[in-house]
Amino acid sequence: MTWCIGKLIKVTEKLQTKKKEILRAAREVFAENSYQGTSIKAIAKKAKIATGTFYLYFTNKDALINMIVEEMFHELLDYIKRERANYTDGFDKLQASMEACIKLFIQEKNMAKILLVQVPGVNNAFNVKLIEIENELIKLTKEDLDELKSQGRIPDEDTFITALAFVGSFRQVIINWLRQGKPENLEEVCTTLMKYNLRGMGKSDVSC
Amino acid sequence: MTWCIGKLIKVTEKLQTKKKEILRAAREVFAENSYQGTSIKAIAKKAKIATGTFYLYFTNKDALINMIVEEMFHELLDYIKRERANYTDGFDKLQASMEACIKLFIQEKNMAKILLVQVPGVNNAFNVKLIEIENELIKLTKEDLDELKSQGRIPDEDTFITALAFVGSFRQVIINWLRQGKPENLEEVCTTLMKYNLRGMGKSDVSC
DNA sequence: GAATAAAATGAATGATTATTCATTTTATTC
DNA sequence: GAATAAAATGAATAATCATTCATTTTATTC
Repeated sequence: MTWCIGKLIKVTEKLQTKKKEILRAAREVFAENSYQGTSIKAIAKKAKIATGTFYLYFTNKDALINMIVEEMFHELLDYIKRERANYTDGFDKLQASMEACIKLFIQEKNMAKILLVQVPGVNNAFNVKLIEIENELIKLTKEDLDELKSQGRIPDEDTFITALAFVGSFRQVIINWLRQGKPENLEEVCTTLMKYNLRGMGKSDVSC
Repeated sequence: MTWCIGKLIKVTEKLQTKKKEILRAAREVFAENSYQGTSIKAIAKKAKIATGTFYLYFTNKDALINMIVEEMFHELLDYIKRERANYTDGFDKLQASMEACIKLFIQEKNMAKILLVQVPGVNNAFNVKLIEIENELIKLTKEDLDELKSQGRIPDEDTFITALAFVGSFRQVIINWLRQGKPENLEEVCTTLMKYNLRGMGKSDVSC
């Protein structure tokens, strides 16, 4: 066999494509069933491969879920950070973060289901990863709040608690939307929710 | 055997006592492990009975978890309703609800862990029950908000969303406390959190 | 198009664990 | 304190799935 870099790249590309296909299928199955309720057989079926083939691409089930959560971690945070980058004002950054989050969750409902509904009850490595994502989001929020506080635009209160309250209020609305389809139009209520939180953190600007 | 009502009562009491003991043990095990991670063997060990004995008191694992969630459902909501009953003012009722919730969760940390961390990821009947509890709490909150709105004490906004935001902010803080031990003193931050939410809903009273 | 290598297959394995049941232990009755 | 009934036991059963591996299929090379 002649050594051929072009071919090698093609082969690994093909492998990657198949791996991605498995990941895509797994996300779908996992979004509808819990971790334990998701069988490799079901994932393989959805990906149109044999169960054994799965193990050519992933060492085991845990590695798969780990990769799914990790991927989502980056998709979500990268998107949020990209959207935030368009603003410098603290309030604007907060708003951009949440709008990005909601926009992505509407677009990728499976991601929302996995991150907010399915993974949280599994008590192992993924939960640690999940907590990492949430902490990162809370950290971003807290940074904005600290900035606003130092500018004297919000009252002097524990910004960590405020950040938790802010994130928590959105999370609850999103979870309700996922589980019960209410509110029907998630994007629409975003305004009400944002107003609630801006008042909550004590926005004292005379803007608008 | 002579028929003897006193004895009969004693026997059923003993049965109930044992059932309660199993429930108590199960709560402990379940709070530390996920639903799937909780084995009947482990529960039996903690309750100091043989695994087979478990099935004399519960038809199966699902029935047990169901009963645990149901029990907690009533413990929590009864307590909240009792505390609320001491107040007539909408804001006071809201505050009493949340203070009751937090007080109970501090006192019975296992309950909080099971209701907020362990059960949510299990996708079956318990989740339906769990959603019921949450809906009930949100309904109570919404009622208070509607009352306040009709009195012109908060601005005219979607009270359902406001109720979700209110409950969600507390939930997030409690979950963070359970998972990461921060904030250390949950009761203390309750004030900050309550202030946040009162501002959020647009409390326009000039009380204090 | 034969020979070789790479991928894919899915039945078999093995580990786990809920549930059962034949047996033993404990309690009750006379 | 027999005789009987009620409770408790834990090894055996059965079902579920993640994982493996001998075999087959497909692709690649000359």
